[in-house]
This record gives sequence, C-alpha cells and structure tokens, in this order.
Amino acid sequence: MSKKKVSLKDIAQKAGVSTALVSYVLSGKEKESRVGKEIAVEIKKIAKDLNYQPNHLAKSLRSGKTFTIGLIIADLSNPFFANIARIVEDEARNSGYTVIIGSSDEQAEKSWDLLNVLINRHVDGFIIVSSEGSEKQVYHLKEMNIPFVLLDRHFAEIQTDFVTINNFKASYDAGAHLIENGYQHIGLIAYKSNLFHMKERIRGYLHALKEHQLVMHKHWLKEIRFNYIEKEVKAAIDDMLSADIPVEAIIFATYGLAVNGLKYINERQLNVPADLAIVSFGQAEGFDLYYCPITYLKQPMEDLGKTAVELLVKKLKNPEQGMQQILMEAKLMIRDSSTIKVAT
Amino acid sequence: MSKKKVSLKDIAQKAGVSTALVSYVLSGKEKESRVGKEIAVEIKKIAKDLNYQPNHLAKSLRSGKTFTIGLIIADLSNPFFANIARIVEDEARNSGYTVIIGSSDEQAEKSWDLLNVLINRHVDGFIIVSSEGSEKQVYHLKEMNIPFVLLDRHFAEIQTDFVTINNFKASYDAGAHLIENGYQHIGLIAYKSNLFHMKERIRGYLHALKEHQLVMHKHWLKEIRFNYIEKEVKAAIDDMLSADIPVEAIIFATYGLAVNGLKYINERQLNVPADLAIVSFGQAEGFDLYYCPITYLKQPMEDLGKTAVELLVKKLKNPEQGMQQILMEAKLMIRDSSTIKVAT
DNA sequence: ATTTTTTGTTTAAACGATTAAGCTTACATT
DNA sequence: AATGTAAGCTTAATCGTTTAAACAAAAAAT
Repeated sequence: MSKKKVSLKDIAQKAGVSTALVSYVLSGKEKESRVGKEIAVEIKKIAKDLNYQPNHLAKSLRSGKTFTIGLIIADLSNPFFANIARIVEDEARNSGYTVIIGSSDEQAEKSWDLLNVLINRHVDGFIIVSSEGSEKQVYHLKEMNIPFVLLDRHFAEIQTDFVTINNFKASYDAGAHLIENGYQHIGLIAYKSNLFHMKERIRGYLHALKEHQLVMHKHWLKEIRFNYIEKEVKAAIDDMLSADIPVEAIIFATYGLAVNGLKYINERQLNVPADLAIVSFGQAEGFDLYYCPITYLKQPMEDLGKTAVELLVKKLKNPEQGMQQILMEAKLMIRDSSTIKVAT
Repeated sequence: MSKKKVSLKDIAQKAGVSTALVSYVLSGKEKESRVGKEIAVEIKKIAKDLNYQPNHLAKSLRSGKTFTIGLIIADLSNPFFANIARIVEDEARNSGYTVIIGSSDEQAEKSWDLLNVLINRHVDGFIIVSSEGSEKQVYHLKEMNIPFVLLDRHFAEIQTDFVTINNFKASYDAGAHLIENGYQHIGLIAYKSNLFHMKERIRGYLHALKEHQLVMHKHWLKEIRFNYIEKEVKAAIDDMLSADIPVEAIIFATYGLAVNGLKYINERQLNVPADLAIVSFGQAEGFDLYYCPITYLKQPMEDLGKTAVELLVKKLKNPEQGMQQILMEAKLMIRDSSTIKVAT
C-alpha cells in the first residue's frame, strides 16, 4: 500500500529530463541555471502531483548541514528547563531547525557523552546549559569550529556567545527588596558550585547586605551539594534558624532549592512570612499553590530561549557572525512571602 | 585546526586496501566476508588511531534506518509530559536511539504538522500522546507502515499498540476512596473531550458513585474546555459549591485542572479538606508545596515511558512483532486532602 | 557564411557507507 | 597435469541530492 518515496529521479523520468534539471528547478535555481520556462513549470507540476518530499538525509550528506540543533540542558524534568526546551524547540522549528534534547543531570561526564552523540549525529550547532566542570567541552567545540551558544550559564574565563540573566543584579534585587521591607537577618541557600552564575548569585546577595551596612553572619550563607539536596537544605534551614542571630528571611538561589526548602518549612510548621520571609529564583506553578504566594525572580524564559536560538541560527547562516554576550534582566515579582514587615 | 572527519576511504588509503574491506571489518562482518586476520587487525588499529566515527547520515541514507524516534506529546512545559519525555529520551538513548520531541498543544493540526516534519526527517518510529481528533494521523501511520506506539491515551475504535494506565480503575479508585472516607457529595472536574482516557475517567467516577448507591447530581460533573481552563474551572467550582446539594469533595481529572482549581480554592479561602476534600490525577512537586498534602493518583511514569520505548524498539527490530496493548495501574497516594471525614 | 555567444540540457563526480558480484591467487583434489 | 574450491581482496552499484563542467543547438554578431 505505502507507495514508496518519490525521488528526483522519478520526477525526472516522468518529465523526460535529467535529475539535474529537476534539482535546479525544485531548489529555486532555475534562473541561475537558465532552465527552460515550460519545462520548469512542468517539473513543478509533476513534483506537486507526486507529492515530492526531498530526502533530508541525502541533502544533509551532500551539504554537511542537517538543520538540526543539539540542546543540552541540566534536566528536562525540571520545569525551568522544560520550559526553556519548549521555547527553543518551537523557535527552532520556526527557523526550519529540528532540536535534539539531552539531559546532563548536571554531570559533566554525561554532558560530554551527549555532546559526542550529537556531534556524531551531525547537529549543526548547540545550545548548552553548561554543567560544572564542562569547560573542556566548550574548548572542544571551539576547536572543532562547531557553533554554539551557552544558555543560562557561562564561564567567566572563556570567551563564548551566551545568553543569561544578570544573576548578580537579580540576587542583589532580592536582597535589597527584603532589606527595604524591614528584614535585616537574611540568609541565602545556594548550590555549592564553581559555576559562574551561582557565584554571581552569592555575590549579589553579599553586595546587597554590604551596601545596606548589614553584617553577614556566617551561618546565613549555605552552599548545598546538589546530590544531597534534601538532607542539606533541611540542615541549612535548621542551622540558620538556630544561629545566635537567626534569619528572618531566606533567599533560595534556585527553584529546586526552594521546593525542598518550602516543603521542610511546611514540615516544621513555620509560617511564611510571619516566621520566615521567602524570596526565590525561578518560577513554576508550584509557587502558585503555596498558601502564601512566593516572591520570586522571574526570568524572561521566552526571551532567553528565543534569543539563544536566534543567535545560534545567525551564526549558522553566517559563520563570520561576531560573538555576542547577552545579559537579560530578571524581574522581581513581589508577592506576600516577603512583604509583611513594614519598611523601616 | 579542526582536523576534518575521517572516512572509510581515509582508513582504506592508509591501510592500502579498498573501502569495502574496511567496511567489512569495522561492521564486524570479517568472518562472513573472510577478511584476512592480519589486515583486519591492522584496519582496526588504524581506525582507532584516527578516531574514526562512522557517518550516521551516510549509513542512514543507505540503510533507510536513522535510529531516531519521534516523540509527540501534548506540551513539554507540562511536568507530566516533561517527565515522560525525560524517561523516553534516556531509555531510547540506552537502546541506541535518538529522540526528537514535539509539542502538539493538544491541537490535532499541530500534531499533524509535527508528524510530517518528523516523517520527513525519516524517524524510524513514533511514540505519540494523541490529541483529540487525530485519528486520521494514526490511520496514516498505519498505512505508511511506520511503527508507532500510543502513550497515555489511545483510541477505543482503532487497533494499535499502546501503553496507558487503566483510567477507569484509577478514577473509580479515587471515587471509592472518598466514599469510604465518608464523602457522599463528590464532584469531578474533567476536560470536555472525546479522548478515550477522559471518557474513562468520567466513567470510573460515575461507576464509583453508582456502585455505592449514590445518586449523582447534575451539577457535580463538569467538563472544562481546554482553552478556557481558568475561567471555566472557577465557574465549575462556584457552581458545584452553590448547587442545592453542594459537593464536599472534588476529583480533578488532570494535574493541570488541579493546579487551576487549587489556586482558586486558595483564592476563595476555602480550607482543604475541611471545606472541600481533594483527589487529583497526576503528580508534580506542586502538590508537595500545598499546605495540605494532596491525595493523588500516581501514574507509573517510569514504567510507562520505558515500556513504550521497549515496545517500539521491539517493533523496529522486528516488524513482525505482534500488537501489544498494555494497561498499567495508577496508585492512589492517600494523603491529608481526602481523609478528614471519618468513615461511616 | 562563419564565428561567437547564449540558451537549455546532460554527464558525471561527490557526499560516506554498504554489499553483491567478480577477480586473483593459492591450495587441495583427482 | 588438470580441475575444483576456497581464501582474500577489489569493483562497482546503490541510497538521493547537488553542482561544476561539458555539450549541443539556436541566436546573434561578424
């Protein structure tokens, strides 16, 4: 039943011409290749009649371009990345590209494997959310001359294209906002990581305190190991609250940390924001279900994803395209979890 | 710098033999093709030295197999599907397949476009979460003889491979559980849809009431239009609560409906479960953040995803593979939102 | 009328791998 | 010595497209 695929040859046969001519016509090169007017029309008609679909594989083999983009993210089951993936996928499709997604689980080794699988599949370029310790991979791509754009994170010491939010400012804004609302004892729960964006989030927090002449207490800054998140977040919160100067507010440096933290805060029957004010990075419907709407830093995910794709596609179309490094602003969405205390 | 790709030809040249021989050796056909022992070793050595990576495109062009699977889901930004996608992706990679994901947004037309893009890309097979009105697409695949497995949903009137949960039983369990916990006035908020899984969820609910000699009130069953979810969920809840016999408990037929519903319940300052008990389909960390842990039907996502991939891969390896239709059980995770009333 | 140019088309190589079929040798069998 | 057969390797076609180069015929220029 399934009538086999029609190829250029089939059309050529039916039109009584060579495949070359058909190729010229169907790839819009009639002018340059001075194809006869009538035969061109005839060829197009036949192609339409037979419902000709060019063979992507053959095209790719010949041209070296697959019109495929590799997207390497931390974890597709994390709503932040799932959303980004969704946007990247849509945007890429609109530009004629297909996306292959891989989750690195924040492990450089997995990311390396993915990278190689995708290079092997001849993706034209990459959009990458780098995991810790994956510098080598970035250098590798540069050496291989494979276009790529880093998303959400980048390396301070490597010159690359990237699209991220201004993490320093975002974190600073979160801290300043809490301070302006009367909180003075403010903790930060972040990941223990060498990744620049995390360093920046910590730096922004510290800067907010410093600029408001607040002295940070060593128990207020916690760096959690990714693989022990549940245990360590609990310990961090316990410690922050039982310090000699306990915190009145906590900033979570990622959505994942916040989810764990809020769960534990529920468990400990602490009231937000009466006992503890909260500001968090990231967003997801989870925050909407919390009894006290959570103040969070809204990342312009749509913009981030779209811009990354645009940038990459520009580089694919024009390899001479200069480097671009784009910082976007995260918007602090102020809700109840951080605004009970009256401003001093 | 970027040393260009090494091909069979390069190896052949270096070894002083024809590409055919190299191909035989590297594809493990030395025995059948009686390649000389020494030269075989030599070829393997050279291949390793040059770090030869076979060209997937060429292989695919020749063989007609791309080792690529198309995954069409409703929406990657929905945590349920993101999780499924994640699992499918991992499992497929373990079997040597690459996954291309597309979101249909529950629109048959988008799904149709996706399908064609992916067919054009020569995916070997599909895993599909069908959207309403996409029967034609299923028939199309059958006619084209392209292997596929339906996931999460299927069509009662079309014979296909599929992997889903037993929606009737799951819904029945939810209803029966509430009844056993003393609730008699139970509402269901579902989507207005012809999709079989939704019909089954409604049927299960009705059956639970009936079997317990409870008479359903017409205001208790609400079918929401997907595109007006926010407005209609609110209206549904309002209506259910202001009916002459108001509901004491609500079952949400999907995670998305629950998120919307719970938000509104918060807004109306209703207490769960004192004012209203809740049971919902689906799961996501959102439910963990709710002040009152939500009783939900836990779908065996890991199993669903893995099994779908396994099934598809089996069909790809052996086209004669018979049809399989797999129903799995959703487990009711009982938590506080449905258990305050004492069993009668 | 001859040469040049233009126009329209075909040939064939290339992308990289696979594989049936053919070609040499060397060896075994009679 | 003549024949058969295995072993070891090469040739060439194939998958479907693209594209430089060659070619033939018609039109324009001399």
